[in-house]
Order: sequence, then C-alpha cells, then structure tokens
Amino acid sequence: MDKPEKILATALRLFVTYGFHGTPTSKIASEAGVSNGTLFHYFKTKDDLVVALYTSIRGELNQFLVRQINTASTSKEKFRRLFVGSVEWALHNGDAFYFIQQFRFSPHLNLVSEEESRRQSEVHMELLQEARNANWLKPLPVDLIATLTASQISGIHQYLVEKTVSPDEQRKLIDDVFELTWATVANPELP
Amino acid sequence: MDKPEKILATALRLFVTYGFHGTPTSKIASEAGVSNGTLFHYFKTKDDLVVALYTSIRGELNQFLVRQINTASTSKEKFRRLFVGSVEWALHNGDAFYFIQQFRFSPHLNLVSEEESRRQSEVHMELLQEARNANWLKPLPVDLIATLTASQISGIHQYLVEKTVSPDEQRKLIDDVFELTWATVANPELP
Amino acid sequence: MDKPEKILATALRLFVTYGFHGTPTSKIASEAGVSNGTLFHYFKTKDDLVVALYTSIRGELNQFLVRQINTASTSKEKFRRLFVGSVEWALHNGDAFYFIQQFRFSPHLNLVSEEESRRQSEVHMELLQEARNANWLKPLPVDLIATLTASQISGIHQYLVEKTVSPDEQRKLIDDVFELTWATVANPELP
Amino acid sequence: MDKPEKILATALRLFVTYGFHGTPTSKIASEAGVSNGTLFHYFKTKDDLVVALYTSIRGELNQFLVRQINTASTSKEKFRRLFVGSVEWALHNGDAFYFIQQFRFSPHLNLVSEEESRRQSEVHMELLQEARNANWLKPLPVDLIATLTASQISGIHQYLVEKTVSPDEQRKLIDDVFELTWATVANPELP
DNA sequence: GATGAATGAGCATTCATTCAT
DNA sequence: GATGAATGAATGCTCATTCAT
Repeated sequence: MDKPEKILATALRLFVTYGFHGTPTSKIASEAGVSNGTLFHYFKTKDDLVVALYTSIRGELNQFLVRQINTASTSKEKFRRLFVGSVEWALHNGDAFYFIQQFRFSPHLNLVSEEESRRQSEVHMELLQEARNANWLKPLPVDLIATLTASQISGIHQYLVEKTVSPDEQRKLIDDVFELTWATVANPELP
Repeated sequence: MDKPEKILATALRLFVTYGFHGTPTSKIASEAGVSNGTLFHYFKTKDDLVVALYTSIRGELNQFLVRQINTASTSKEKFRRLFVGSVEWALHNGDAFYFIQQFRFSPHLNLVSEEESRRQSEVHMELLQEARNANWLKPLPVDLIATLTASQISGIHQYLVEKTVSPDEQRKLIDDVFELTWATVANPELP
Repeated sequence: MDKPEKILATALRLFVTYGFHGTPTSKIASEAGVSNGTLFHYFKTKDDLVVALYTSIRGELNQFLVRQINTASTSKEKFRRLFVGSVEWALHNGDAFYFIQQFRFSPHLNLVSEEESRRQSEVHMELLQEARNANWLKPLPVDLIATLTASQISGIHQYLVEKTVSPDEQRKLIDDVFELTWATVANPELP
Repeated sequence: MDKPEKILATALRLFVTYGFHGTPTSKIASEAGVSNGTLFHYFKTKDDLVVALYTSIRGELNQFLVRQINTASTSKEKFRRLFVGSVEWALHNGDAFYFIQQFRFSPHLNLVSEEESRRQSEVHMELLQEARNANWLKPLPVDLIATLTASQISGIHQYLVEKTVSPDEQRKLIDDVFELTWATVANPELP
C-alpha cells in the first residue's frame, strides 16, 4: 500500500471512530506512519482528503457492484446481485459504509461535483432504467424506486449490524428482504 | 420562547447548515441574542447542547406521532398515521429531520443513554408489537420490520425533498408508498 | 459563625487545596452555603477577599501570641513563649499557616499596606527590641535576628509536619530547637 | 539560547512579577519572541511549563552547589560552601529563588514526582549524612538539621534582599550566620 | 519526495462581577 | 441584606497549514 492509500485507510478508520472534527490531520499522519507534511503533500487540504476518501470508497463500491451485476443476465437477477451485493459489501466494509452515510449528512457533501455525484449512482440508475424500459417495474418514478431500494439496503444492513445473526440466517434474511423489495417495485403482471 | 429554547432553535439552524464543528458556540449565542456565557449557563458543554437538541427534537417528534396515532383505531390505520405522520413531520421540519440523521452518524450518538434511546423508538415499537400480537404482520422479526419501515419513511422523504412535487402529488405518493410498505410487511392472510 | 466568617473559613480551606486561581468565587460561595452575590456583597473583589483573609489570620495569630507572651516575665521566657507558641499555633492551624506562606509569595502581598505589614510583625519586633535594649542579644541587627528566628520556626514546623512525631517528642524537639536558637542569638555573656 | 530555554527564561521573569495565574501563556510566548503555538509545541500544558521551569531551576542550583562543594575537602568546609554558595546563588538569581518558594507553596508541587523531589535535595542530604557518619553533628535527626539549615539560608537571604547592605558587609553577615548555624548543629566535642 | 518545527487564527470554556428582583 | 441569572472579557489550547531543509 503506497502512502496516499495508507493515509486514506487510516483516515477512514479514525473518521468513523472520532468523526471528521474529532480527528486531527496530525493523528492521521502519525498513525499512517508518515509525517505531517507528507499528508499535505498528497492532499491539499483536510477537506480535500475527506472528499478524496469519499470518492475513493464510492469508486470501490461501484466497481464491486459492476462485477456482481455482470455475472447475471436477467433484469431481476441483476437487481438481486445489486441488492445482495450492496448489503454484503456493507457488511464486509462496515467502516466504509458508515463513512458514506456520515459524509452524506455533512457539509462536505457540497464539495462533491454534480458530475461525480451522477457517476456514483450510475450503476443503480442504469439498471433500473433498463428494467423500466423492459416494463419490469411498477409505474412509479424511477428515482423513487432507486431511493426506496437504497433505503431498504441500508435498512436491512442496519438491522444485521445491530442484531447478532448467524451467517446462514443473514443470507436468508437478505434474500427475503430482497424478494419483498422486488415484489414491492416489480410490475406484478410480467413473469 | 425562553432562552434555552432560543439557543436550541438557533443551534439547530446553524448545525444543519454548517455542521457541528463548523458552528462556533459564539455564533449560536450571538444569533440567539444571548451572551456567550449564557449559553454555557444552560448547557455545560457544546456536546451537551448537541445531545440536548437531539433529545428535544426526538421528544417533539414522538409527541406529534402519539397524537397522530391516537386518532385512529385499527392497527393498519394507526400504522398509516405513523407512516404518513412521520413523512409529513419530516417535510415540515426539514432541519430537525436532517439533524437527526446527522446526529445518528456522529460520535455524539454514544452520549445518548440506552434508556433515552429506548424511549425514543417506543412509539414505533409498541405499535408494531401490538400488530404482531394481533397477527397482522408477516413472520419477520419485529425489529426488522421497524427498521425497514423507518428506512422507507426516510426514503420517500428524501425523494420528495430532492424532487419538486406538488402537494397533491406528494400526498398521493406518500400514500402509495405506505400501501406498498404495508403490503410488504402485513400478513396477506388476514382481512 | 456569620456569613463573612463562613466565607473566609471556606475560602481558606479551598485556597490551600487548590490555590487562589484554582478556586472560583462561585465554589467558595456554594461551599459556604451562601449565594454568589452575597460573597461580593461582603468582599468587593476576589482580591479583597484574599487580603481580608490574610489580615484576619495574621490578626488571630497575633492575638494568640500576645496572650502567650503575657504569661511570662523574663525576656527569654517571653521569647520561648513566642517561639513555642508560634510552632504550636502553626501545628493546630495548618491551613492558616500554609496560607500565610502561600500569600507571602504571591503578587497579593503588594496589596497589603505598609502600615498593616508593620502591625503584623509588631509583637515579634517589640519583644526583640526590648531584649536588645536589655543587652540580652548578640550584636546583630535586630531585623536579622527576627528573620532568622522566624525561619527557624517555619523550619521546625515544616519538619514536624513532614515526619510523623509523637506529641511528647514534638514538644521536646520544639524545645530543643528553641534552646539552640536562643543560644544562637543570645548574648553569651549575660546570665 | 534555543526556543525552549527562551520560553523558560521569559516565564520565570513574568511568573515572579505577576504570579502563575497573572501570566497568560500568550504573554510568555510573545515576550519570548515565539508564537503561541510554539510554546505549546514544547510544553504540553501551562502546568507542564511551570513544572519544567521548577525542575530546570533546581537542576541549575544543584549543579552550582556540586561545583562549590567539590572545591573543599573537610566536612565543615564543604558545608560552608553549600551554605554560602546557596545564599550567593539566591542573591544572584533572585527571580529563580523567589520562584522556587512560590512554587513550593502552590498546588503545582504535587505534580513533581517523588523521585525528582529526592534528587533535588540529594546534594544537601548526602553532605549532612556524610558529616553525621563522621560524627561531626549534634545527635539530632539529619532531616531536621537539613530543614533548619535550609531555613537559615532562606532567612539570611530574605534579610539581605530587604535591607540594602554593601557587598563587603554582605559577605561578612553570610559568614557570621554560617558560623552561628554551624555552631548550632555541629557536635561541640569535635575539633 | 519527505520532514517536522513553527505558525497564529480560532474556539470552547471559565469566572469575576453586576444588577434587577 | 440576599439572590442567582446574565454578562463578556480573558485565556489555555488545538490544529490545519506552511516552508526551510
């Protein structure tokens, strides 16, 4: 892991525990094993670091989801991979997922460009748009469906984190909730 | 409005705009029309103020929901009031609702006592427990159902805030999403 | 004990433990069982309180010493009463004695008027002057003798406080040191 | 003089004049010609600075005394060097000597470790112990003798500071008081 | 590129003091 | 006399950022 990566990884861990404000750049630097100055060599400001971390995490998540989706063929199956993949990624990357939400409810969100924002939800949106075009979805706004499914993903994840659930049950619960969600948004008249 | 209330109201407005860290206590005090010392007379520390604000907001929301629920008789109708009421409260109290989420993804959450936490979700949980006992719900964990419905509430709210939707459409969308949610969690075998 | 006295007694206890700066007037007031405002009703400022406490303590010590001295007739015996009495008073009024020294090495000392200062060492000085006039003392400056004996008093007291010594031994040690001191300053040629 | 030294020297001057509390760190920094942040770069807290100053001063005094003592051979001569050296050091380092006493009657004293405390009186104690072993001292507790001689040192110093005395007289007075003190504590039966 | 000493603006918090009741 | 809410100046300390080496 090179220095910028080390800094990002350390920042993630500390931000999640202590918050943005509660984490001095000096602590990030020292725990990442680099000097104070080096941090600012790679990231112009602390805000830059925060945004870079967000962008990097969203990038990883997206890459992961694209790989998941590509292994499926039907719309429903792709949607399942997106849903289940998202929850599992969140479970395996607890800090990163927490950080995303922390970031979304902070003034830093404004520092992300429109374009970058769009890119980040592209996967989800394209998938839904495709399903809508094929008439697989209820006649609700696609944006609404996207928001609702994202909420469900975050909901089931939150439940699984708070309760202690065996891996088997976990998989079953995720699948159950996926089916419920699918039943909620899918056009009931199509096979 | 007495001084502590004025301070809380001002803090809410500023926190939502600038974040906890981005809001100096001095700014809260001056915009609330009190002296710096007075703020600390009523709230021992800035953290105390943040937690007090959270507790106060959750209290108001709960009171509102209780009043809503009490106007209905059947479980489904109560549930609808809870759901629709929550979304409408969120729409009318955008800052407060945003603050709740901001708070939940911050280290301040740890400063809320277990007991206080329980009290805050009591209304929702009791309602669902009652429905479950009457066999109105699918055989899923009540906690899961609670989390999922809370997610849907937050999802539809988010959608309505991002898009511009006429009041009439708003009401219709909220109701549609409620019916979908109800269909998702309700036991299909009961009338 | 009336309110001003209660305030002084509480202030003494707190000053000795936490220092002048480490003791807020609000703490003095609350521990003395009076309101914040009452403290300032009796003492115009905190500095006033500090000085008043010093003056009051020195007054008590002086009264005590005068009473001690009056029970003796010869110069040496008076001197012994002064010496032994001072040490015993210091042992019984540890806080007060500590406070005197704390005060003497603080900028507050400048707030005590020349006249008040003189009055405070009057007893000691008059006694030595009398002894000098009667030719009982070595031909050293009276002021020097005063300072040296005061140092010895403070020295033996310090020793007794740091070590744990039985009351009997205490009395013996004090007397021994007195005799040594007397031998040091007294004119050896007079009976 | 490097920065920490400059800060200590400035702090000493200001503490003696205005007291610990009366001296803001910002004033120390600016008069030392460094920034506020630099002060805290070298001393974690203001208390740390105070303690470091005390330790540093005691260290210098000790070094000086060790050098003095090493120029003498007999116990009495060493003792004289200790006594006279202490008074002269105090006269030449008035601020430092005043600060030591200011510090000793303040809550900061508790921040000095036992070990450090012992090290500070080591020179004095070892010298007396050596004299005691050689049977040069009266059969009094060595600790008591140490405390009494320290008091005499502080006493003669105080006198010399308050009165204006010519250098020649000064030397004579110090020597006289040393001889008196020696007569007080030395075993009269040894040559 | 890498370092870390140095900076100084900024902020939470304290506390002596006032004054209306 | 007694109260205690209100004040706001004062201060210790933090921390993002710079820059000479």
